[in-house]
Amino acid sequence: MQPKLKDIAKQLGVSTATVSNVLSGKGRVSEETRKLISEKIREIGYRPGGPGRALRTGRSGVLGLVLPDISNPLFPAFAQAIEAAASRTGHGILIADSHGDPIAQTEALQRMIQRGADGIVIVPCRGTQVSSLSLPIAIIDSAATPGNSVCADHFQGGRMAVEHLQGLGHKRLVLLGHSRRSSVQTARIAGMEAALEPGTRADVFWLEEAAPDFAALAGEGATAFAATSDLHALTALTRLQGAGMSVPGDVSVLGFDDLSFSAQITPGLTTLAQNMPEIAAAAVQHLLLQLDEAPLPAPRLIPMKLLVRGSTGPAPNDPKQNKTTQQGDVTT
Amino acid sequence: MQPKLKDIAKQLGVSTATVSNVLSGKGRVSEETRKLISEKIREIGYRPGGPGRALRTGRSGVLGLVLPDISNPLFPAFAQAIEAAASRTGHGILIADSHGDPIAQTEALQRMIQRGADGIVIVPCRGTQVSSLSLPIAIIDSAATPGNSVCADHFQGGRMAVEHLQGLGHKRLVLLGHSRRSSVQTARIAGMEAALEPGTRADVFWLEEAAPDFAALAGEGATAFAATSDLHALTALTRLQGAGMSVPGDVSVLGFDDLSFSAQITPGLTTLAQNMPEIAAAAVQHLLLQLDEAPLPAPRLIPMKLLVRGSTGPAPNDPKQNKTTQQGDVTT
DNA sequence: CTGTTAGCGCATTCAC
DNA sequence: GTGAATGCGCTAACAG
Repeated sequence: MQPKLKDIAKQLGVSTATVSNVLSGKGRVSEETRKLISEKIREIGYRPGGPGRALRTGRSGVLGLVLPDISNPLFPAFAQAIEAAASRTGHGILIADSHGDPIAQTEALQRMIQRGADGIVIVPCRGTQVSSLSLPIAIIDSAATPGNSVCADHFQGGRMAVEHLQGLGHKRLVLLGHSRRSSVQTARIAGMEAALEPGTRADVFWLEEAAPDFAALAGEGATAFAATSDLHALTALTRLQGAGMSVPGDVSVLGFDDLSFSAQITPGLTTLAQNMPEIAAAAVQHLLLQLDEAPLPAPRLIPMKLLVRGSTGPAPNDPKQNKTTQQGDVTT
Repeated sequence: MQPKLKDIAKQLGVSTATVSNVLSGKGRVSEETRKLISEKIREIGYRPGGPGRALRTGRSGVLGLVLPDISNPLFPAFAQAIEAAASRTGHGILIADSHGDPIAQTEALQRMIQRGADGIVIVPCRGTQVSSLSLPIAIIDSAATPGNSVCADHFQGGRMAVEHLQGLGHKRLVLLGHSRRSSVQTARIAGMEAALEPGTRADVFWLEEAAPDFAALAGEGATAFAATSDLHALTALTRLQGAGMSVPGDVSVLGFDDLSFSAQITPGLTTLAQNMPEIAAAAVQHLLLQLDEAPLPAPRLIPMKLLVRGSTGPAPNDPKQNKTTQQGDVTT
């Protein structure tokens, strides 16, 4: 049995209210008894129990995190960042997986409310409109999503990707997305296309619909592949390497999200990384501000960051270029 | 304001006890009023609030999950499996990251207790002995860890890895671990070594201590690389491919854990996968049994599964072998 | 400055 | 078969 507030009070001959005051630092307590009580608290390692406190104050100190796919390789970095941001303010994180199913998502939200979550961070399923609830919500999706609270600037990330490639002299690009139903991926591709200079050609493939033959594309003159995810960039890279092409000698490859393996492979994968700590911090702050009845903060767009590694290099047969591959990461 | 039990009772002119009885299905309630009440409950979408229930029953319906590194690429599959297993019994999951720090780990455990977790699944930090607590605990580490509740059979996985390679005619192996302080990795390497037949040579490298030149090793006669993680297998594979070697033509590569990218690359990575759903289910069941005051279940060892993909093939210059690479996954 | 009291939402006695 | 009363652990008002 964990010690209760009452136990402390009884052992010291004071009232539970006084002990509670010491814990919260709110009421007025003499320095003397304060010392005495805090001493005792440390001694027996007392911690105020969550449920009792939650019932009384209406705050559980727990935030919900609802995701469409926990097994997404981007999830670890994201969950870690959210957990860290929440920990910093003394909050716990309750997770749920909606498996991309809007019904499961609604159910998950209800369960978080039921469990007493103080607020919910949600990465919505594709095409889902999160109806407003009776507690603070932070939506992380893409800038185009109505009600979006925070997200990486996927469009600008796409621009930077193509600018980087064009800066290296590439004029024939292949843009790789997985699903055009993903608002994040369409934003990235749109950004890529927006950065296209006259004279640069770019072909878009949605892998969900049709898988192109990467080596054949390279054979037809494409010199750079830009994927909306490192996962697909890796698929392209290994396939090209396996077909005997040199990366980045013959062809450059670029991805998004700086997944766990991206720095581990040879050559290292040039990628556009989301600033997870900042996104997470913004999402949590978004929630806490709402809890304090502050006005709803404006949506935030967090810039993406280009991590130049070894997988991108000068386009072959481009006399203007003489850049060399750098050692390690170079950030822009 | 969410509807309360009292609201329902008042609107229907019954007592809160009756409503509660309907919810739990425990007390005796006439079929008539039961219909009436459950109708009302559905109508206004009432859900019993967690904190109140937790306070009264001592059960929160929430399980804690404490991990040494949320950003580990194995985490998504693991978290998803735990979440699914917990959901199946109506439980929520509270996550915490100990960042490999024993002090943070203890702190995380205390916070879960404080928050009212009914039990905790923990993957301990290296070398940490989890002291027994006042609530159910399930430890997932390696069979050698005292108090271990469930884990994959890493040793057997290691055996299978080497047996698979030897079966393909490989006689010069390179075994790759990251850290010898990891009990999981040492178990896998030990299993690999235990399966060595006379005449097979295997060199072990711990990448944390010294990074070998993979291509040079292959040049000296090694024909197969077995890593304790797909991440390091991928490092080896891309480096070998980049050096112009053919996988699996010249050299085979094998990993562990079937990470997200393993099936996506070319060639697909042959790997030993943990049965996450079963491990997760066992861990959760371990907790629930303890909650029911059942005797502590015996530790469980879950077998690992060999997923044969394209990265392993017959050893070169081995006339006895004539196996061909299979299409897709072949499980053993 | 400190103690007493009441009640957060719910499940469980025990009378009726 | 149903309702009134009680208390889980805690904090916020209010008395003292």
